[in-house]
Amino acid sequence: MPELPEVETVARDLRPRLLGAEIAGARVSWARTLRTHEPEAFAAAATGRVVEAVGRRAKLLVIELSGGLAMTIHLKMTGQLFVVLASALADPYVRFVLELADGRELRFRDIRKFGRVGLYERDPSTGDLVVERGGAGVFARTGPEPLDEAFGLREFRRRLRARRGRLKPLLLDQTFLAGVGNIYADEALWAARLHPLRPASSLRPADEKRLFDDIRRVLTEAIERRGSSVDDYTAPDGDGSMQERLQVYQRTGEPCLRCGRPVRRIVIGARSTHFCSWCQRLRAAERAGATAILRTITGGVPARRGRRWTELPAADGASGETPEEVARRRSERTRRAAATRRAAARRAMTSPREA
DNA sequence: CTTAGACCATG
DNA sequence: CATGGTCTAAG
Repeated sequence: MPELPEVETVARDLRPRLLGAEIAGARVSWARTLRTHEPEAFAAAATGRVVEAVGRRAKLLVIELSGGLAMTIHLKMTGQLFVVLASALADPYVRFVLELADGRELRFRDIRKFGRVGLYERDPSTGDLVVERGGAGVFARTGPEPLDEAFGLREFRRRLRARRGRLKPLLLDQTFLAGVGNIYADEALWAARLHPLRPASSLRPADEKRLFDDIRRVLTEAIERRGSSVDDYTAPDGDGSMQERLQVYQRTGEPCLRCGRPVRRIVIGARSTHFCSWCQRLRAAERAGATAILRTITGGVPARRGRRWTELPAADGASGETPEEVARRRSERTRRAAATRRAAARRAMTSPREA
């Protein structure tokens, strides 16, 4: 799933391909992909402009165009970007195409149709990307970049102490911190030995420092490894390899790489959360509310409406396999299927040959 | 402010 | 039938 490291990788791969390219047109096959324009208006506004920069802010890809415009692309869950010759094979999942004057195309492929493309004006006075002069900037409510040199521990502490919720939802909140998603939230919390349900306001100074350092360390390594290709994510220059280095994400039932106990999975706010209940402990006072809910669930009561978080039942051992084996086989199968899908997409996209 | 539902298609 | 990032609606 494209988070900060994945979007950063796509931006870096795209940059040499797009810098200096002139836009010749745009086509849209799923109109809602465009979040700011009708298809005709988008094409009219973009055509003739030249790509001046390719960057990233939070999980948004930002392509700067001549004349003070900027195009943004959010990959959401399944978005992929390829630069190919216009003669490349058609693909039913391509929702948006930016035609380049040199005969190439930037193709936005998105199975789930969650991805969005925007076109904004850069407000000359504020530098914000806006739909119209005087309007709110696209990033007006976006939190700080965790890898920004100007973002330090002091600022992180200040923001942390201003919040009430649990750590996991907080890390996913883009107004709190930009770019962290489900994978790296779990990874950072594991690295910092902090329970995902820990109230943000309960952290001691040493906890805060570990969390700050580990968020940055995990994101930095993920960028070096071109992100995690766990599902549909792939980049113009190929898959990432961070999935091989993930310590807890999607490792339910497998041994914790620190203590050997099985990695647990719970659902917090409808997001799966992976952690080690030995390494990442809740203090008794913080656990009180949580265990009360847990007991009702494990008592055989099916998932209740309005639940905030639940412990999922262990994998069924009906086949005689241990739950760990069942889980491992299932995740292995899923992993292979995803890799096959990514390869097929790339093959179709780059035929007859890559641009 | 914090949190639930909608959006989608796939396996 | 679960999944997930963000927007929007609602608590």
